[in-house]
Amino acid sequence: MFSIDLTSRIPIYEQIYENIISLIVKGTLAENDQLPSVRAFAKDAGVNPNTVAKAYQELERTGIIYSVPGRGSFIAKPDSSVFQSAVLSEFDNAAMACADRGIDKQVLAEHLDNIYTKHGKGEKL
Amino acid sequence: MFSIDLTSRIPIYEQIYENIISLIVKGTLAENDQLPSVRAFAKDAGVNPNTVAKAYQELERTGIIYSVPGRGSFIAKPDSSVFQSAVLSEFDNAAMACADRGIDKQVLAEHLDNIYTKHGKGEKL
DNA sequence: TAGATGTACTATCCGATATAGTACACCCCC
DNA sequence: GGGGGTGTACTATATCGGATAGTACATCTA
Repeated sequence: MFSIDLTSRIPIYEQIYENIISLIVKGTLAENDQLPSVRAFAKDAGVNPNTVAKAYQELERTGIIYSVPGRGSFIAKPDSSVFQSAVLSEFDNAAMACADRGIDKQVLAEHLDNIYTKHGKGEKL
Repeated sequence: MFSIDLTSRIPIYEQIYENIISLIVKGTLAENDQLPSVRAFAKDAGVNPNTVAKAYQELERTGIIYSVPGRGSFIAKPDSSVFQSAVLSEFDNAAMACADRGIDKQVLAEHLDNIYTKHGKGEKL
């Protein structure tokens, strides 16, 4: 259910963070669904419970999940703006970097077309 | 001439790397122009000469500059594809992340419009 | 020859990441 | 009530990338 790449340069706790959001966006996880416990997730993914706890705490800090001591962690009321603001600003940064490099807007528009065409088919670029 | 942010999470040597490219794209630095010496740059920016050397070595590795021991470092023959490939793949990644978050293509297209409109005026988003 | 250049090397420091282990308070259920 | 599971907190340790410090060397130029 969760895919963690231990060899990636991206911190594990960040991968978990993104993973949960992805599952919410896809609808696999819905409001008030319970997440695996910190210990269960850690054992399953082969990482340290503290690392999972860090991801959960970050998810709670941004209002994506809520945790109840003694009970568990649950999906909060989905707020798409929370999921989208981070990736949108990254998109802006990437686009501005392209503009700085003299890349034409038309080229970026074509990249968008390709990505959104293949995305519907579940393929990767 | 060079702007380095010591507080940024982006490594200094990477900032230097991007900085040089930016000046080439803007036309401030042209083919065969001489770069500041490793020591001069380091003193000017308040960083360690080794850090500048690392940036220069990376720039030489990607063919953007060429260094001659005893003489200095110089701008190589500009090749726009070298400057653009990295930022383009970052753009693709950002766009795919947006697609994963359920952001509509139209929204991204509007962001592109804004960025390219303001870019011509030298403003920031 | 003197000085500046790029380059190489070792040693050290720091912060982020991750692990290990322990402990505590809370909640649910038998 | 008690046991087990839960989130949370804390310290200690290890690793790694980034950065600094210092030194050294071969090369080129003036």
